[in-house]
Amino acid sequence: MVSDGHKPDNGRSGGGLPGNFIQDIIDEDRRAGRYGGRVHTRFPPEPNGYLHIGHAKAIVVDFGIAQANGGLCNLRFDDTNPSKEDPEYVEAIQRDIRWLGYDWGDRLYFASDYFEQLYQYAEELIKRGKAYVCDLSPEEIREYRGTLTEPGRESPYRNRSVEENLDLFRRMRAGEFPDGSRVLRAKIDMRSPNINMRDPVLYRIQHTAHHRTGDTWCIYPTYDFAHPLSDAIEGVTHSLCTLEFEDHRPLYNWLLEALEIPEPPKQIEFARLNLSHTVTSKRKLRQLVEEGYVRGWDDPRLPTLSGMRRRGYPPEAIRMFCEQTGVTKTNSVIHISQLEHCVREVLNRKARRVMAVLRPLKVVITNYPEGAMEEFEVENNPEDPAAGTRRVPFTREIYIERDDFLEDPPPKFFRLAPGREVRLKGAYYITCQEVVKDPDTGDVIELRCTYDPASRGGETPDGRRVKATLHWVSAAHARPAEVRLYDHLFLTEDPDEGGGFLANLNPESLKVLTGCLVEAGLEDCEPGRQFQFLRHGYFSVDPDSTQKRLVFNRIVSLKDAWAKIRGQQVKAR
RNA sequence: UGGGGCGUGGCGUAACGGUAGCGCCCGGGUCUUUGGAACCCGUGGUCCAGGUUCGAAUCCUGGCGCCCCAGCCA
Repeated sequence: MVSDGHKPDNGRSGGGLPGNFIQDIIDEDRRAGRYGGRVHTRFPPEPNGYLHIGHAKAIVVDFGIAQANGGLCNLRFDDTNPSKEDPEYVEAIQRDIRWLGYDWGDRLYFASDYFEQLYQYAEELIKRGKAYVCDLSPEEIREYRGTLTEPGRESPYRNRSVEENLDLFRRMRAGEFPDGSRVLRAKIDMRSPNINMRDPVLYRIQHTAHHRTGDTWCIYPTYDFAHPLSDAIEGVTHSLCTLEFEDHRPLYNWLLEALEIPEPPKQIEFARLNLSHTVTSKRKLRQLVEEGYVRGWDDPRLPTLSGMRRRGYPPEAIRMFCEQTGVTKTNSVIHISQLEHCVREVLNRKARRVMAVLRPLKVVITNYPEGAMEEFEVENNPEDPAAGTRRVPFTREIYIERDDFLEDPPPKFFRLAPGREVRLKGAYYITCQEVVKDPDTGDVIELRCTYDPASRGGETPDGRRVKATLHWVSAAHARPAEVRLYDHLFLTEDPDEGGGFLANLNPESLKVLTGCLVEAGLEDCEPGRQFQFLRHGYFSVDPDSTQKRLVFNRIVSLKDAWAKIRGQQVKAR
């Protein structure tokens, strides 16, 4: 039975991650007394691009597992390929991880900090007869490697003496040879069914300045060589990575064994996170940005952390999402609605409610005194009484949402219609008496309504009920604003289905609404601040926003029961 | 056709030989000064075939399906 502390509900505390197979391995390691009971992980991004939701998952797992076990997680930039990396990303990546809510203390490391130690390890490998300098060209190495079904052939340089290998390797370092002319290879097994074990390249010559080490080096270690040894140098115990590195684990272990590293770190692979309706491949993201399909790396439609930050996603929501989708080895695609649910859950508790009319329709309250003004006390967040109340001005001329009025309402449409009475949130009951239309177009341009003074505050002494409560703004007080409505970037769950991802772009992923009217006071809010626009959804102040020109991003809509009913009605026809 | 992984409701994820549970989505309802939130109810699942066992999602065998690997990328 359950004797080892497994809880039936699997509710382990700590990193917020539910129980998972990695935690099981750690539990077993601790039970066996391995690593002195330590748990030490690392997040190893290559500084060659922006972090996205997939990285967020890795961050949550790497830092979360450490946290859950009272351990530490290092931030290590895996900067072993100077031709692809840029210091610009080093800053951006740190900012994104901090924003997500994780802290690496003073453990900011770079694989490039270890270049000298790594080089010494390489010489040691040569001295042990486990590595050799190979003069084959890149094309020849490929030919000699064999294929998935045929074994490879041994390089003619495979059996050079230790002395010759050492001499050649030192001269590689000294810069005596041109790029691509020679490499250092592990001497393993050219017939291995695992292609990674067919004498993999450990060092290549690249006369390229490195963003941190400058021109100190003209040979650079490969990922396969640098990674296990960097882990070992840092005292990492559990090196968590994604499934595609599973085939590299034998090589990871081979290097650690060949160099007789005591208490070698353990590589454990888990499935990367895939999200529906979006792309996370570096190539595709870059194409979207560079070819102008979106407005930049921080476009709120992108799944980059900078994009989600600009959109207004709370970092807690992203963490919650990564935690609740679990840690497994199963390839899966998570529906974006699950992410959106997390965003709503966090914002419902946190976001102040305000009224904003996105598509204004003027309403004149004919029996309300001209020039009069009164203020109503409205709660800032019914989920959180501590959020307090605010005073909202009411006057004779107000604006309501165009969608909240229908001249000829279908069944189950509860909002305003000719002769119908509704409540204005926090204010009065009004009844629509007259519809004013543009004589040329026939468009409704104004409603003339009467109010019931007895309904002050939103209730009447006779207790009669209305079926709808509408949000509104006072014409004299409201502030104009631009509102950017975002929708899924792709129409299909899988952007790659059919004619390729560009063909599936959602042409309506961004709708810019101008002439919106929001409650006064919002002009004083700093970018990033989140609100619930009553009955619409959650919105944040965009960095483009100024006191004079307010700009809001829709983070996510509220669930819309009427939209659902309307959809069913349309479908039934 | 070599090797490495993975198959549980529509989508995720639990179960550690003993009642297939949870979240999302979906459907219905209660409540509501947000058609929000909350709450209640519901539909629906162990890839297939054998085997072991009192008992199998779980162990074994064999299929089938999907993913990854032939960079001097990570």
